[in-house]
Amino acid sequence: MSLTIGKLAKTAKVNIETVRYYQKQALIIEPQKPLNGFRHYPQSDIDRIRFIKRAQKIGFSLKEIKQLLALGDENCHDVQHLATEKRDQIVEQISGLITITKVLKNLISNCTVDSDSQECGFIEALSKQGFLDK
Amino acid sequence: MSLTIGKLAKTAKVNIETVRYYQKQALIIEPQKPLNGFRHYPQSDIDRIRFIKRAQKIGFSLKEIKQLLALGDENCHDVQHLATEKRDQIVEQISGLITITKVLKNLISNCTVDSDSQECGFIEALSKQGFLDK
DNA sequence: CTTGACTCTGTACTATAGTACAGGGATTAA
DNA sequence: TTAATCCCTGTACTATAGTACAGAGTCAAG
Repeated sequence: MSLTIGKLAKTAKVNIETVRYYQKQALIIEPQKPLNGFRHYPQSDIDRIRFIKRAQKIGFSLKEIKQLLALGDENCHDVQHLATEKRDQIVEQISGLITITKVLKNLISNCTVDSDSQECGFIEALSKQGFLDK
Repeated sequence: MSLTIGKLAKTAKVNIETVRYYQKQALIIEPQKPLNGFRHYPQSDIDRIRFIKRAQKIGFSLKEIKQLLALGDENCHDVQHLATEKRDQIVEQISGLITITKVLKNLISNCTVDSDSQECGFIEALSKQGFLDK
């Protein structure tokens, strides 16, 4: 049994436009159009779209997801490589963000300390070059 | 003393196009064009651009930076509000990313465990709905 | 006075992940 | 049969933060 694009979209809980977009990005294969008719999508495309959505949730871009899909489940080593790379990338992102929260905390403290003065310590501090510049 | 756009850009270490872009976004004020001539930028625009660049580094978008600039250093309370909001936002972002690393770690472990089988545990796990779906 | 370097305006393009239409054609239910 | 609903293609638009370039004008040095 196959689906029209509308049913596929509804079942997979994405917009029709998203399905079309995924087609254009070659994330799902565009079925042949029966002459003067509507395309039929295999049931498996539901899972494929769900896979894409899950992979996005754990940080993969569509480009990366395309790679994962191309590897499939018979290239575990390469998949693992992509996954650990992604994990490392996110770990790095986290440490960058932690640095930022520290800087923000610091700057905010300037703010409260000088709340009796006319100036805003946060703005003042950001206006001078510090360890933020390199 | 004032600067041409090229000197401003060079001193502030951004592209000329970036200066123009900031003008269009009303982050810096476009000076009046002397009839049939080149615009002159005040020295203070150097600091303004540097301020923008620093604020970006601690996570503010240009839209938010515009607000900060509008508040200036005489509205410490509002500035502090924006800053703590941003800090909270980043803290939340971090916790989201930490969740992601945990999920990734988990999925990757599926991978190595089943390395003797034909299938990739990572892909298999991502193909089934789990706590990622809601 | 001419050449090269600079500036001007305006438009289009980059990446990412879609969304929103317009203007048709096909299908389906009453 | 006719209206409602779906599908088709293609283009343009959203947000973010710029970059690139064309074609024209201007300025400064030799």
